[in-house]
Amino acid sequence: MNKLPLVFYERQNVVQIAMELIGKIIVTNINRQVVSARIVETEAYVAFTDKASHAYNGRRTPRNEPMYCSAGTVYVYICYGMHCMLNIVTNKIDVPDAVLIRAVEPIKGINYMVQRSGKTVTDNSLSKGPGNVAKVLGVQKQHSGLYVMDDTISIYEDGCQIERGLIGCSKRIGIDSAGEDAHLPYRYYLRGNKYVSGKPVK
DNA sequence: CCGGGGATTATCT
DNA sequence: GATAATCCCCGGC
Repeated sequence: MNKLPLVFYERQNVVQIAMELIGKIIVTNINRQVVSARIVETEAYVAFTDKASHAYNGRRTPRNEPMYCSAGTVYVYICYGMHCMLNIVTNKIDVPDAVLIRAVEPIKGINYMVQRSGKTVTDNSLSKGPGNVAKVLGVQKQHSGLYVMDDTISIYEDGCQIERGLIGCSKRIGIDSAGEDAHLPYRYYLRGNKYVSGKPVK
């Protein structure tokens, strides 16, 4: 299993990168607990023009500073005061493109994930939804600014090629306040996967 | 099964 | 002081 090369993240089409991240493996090594999971749902946030992005119109604050760093930087922020969101920054320095990881399918270290989630039963709600993803992977605000080519949070490909027809596309979730940009088809997911958030596919 | 609303706090204005 | 890229529980059907 090989790490995705830096050039994967350095490309300029963040929407395509979001689609290609479906099926890849994310690995975290936090507090000496190694867990891995397959990415089954992502969303793209496009630099400057995207009203749903924290960096809309070039907005730059201490919180979103990692979005302006080089490709492969990890951006974590807190939403609704209690949930962490895990993003991977793409494109070149000073171009704040990012991909939000919305759902994963556990592979290794499921016992750690269950422990972190505080749940007593293992079901498909374990790692469904961006808040839960960060929670079970052990990712917190303090990890914002890390680099995906390092070993704390990293992404691999295992040669498993997802058929194009198995990748679904829709508008993004939970960003109704972004006006017309809320309808952009920037969300990608693995069709039929039970860990994908939102309503079941019709 | 589905929809409504409360929880809870970092961040920005 | 208002807002937010969410989650979970509960009540109704």
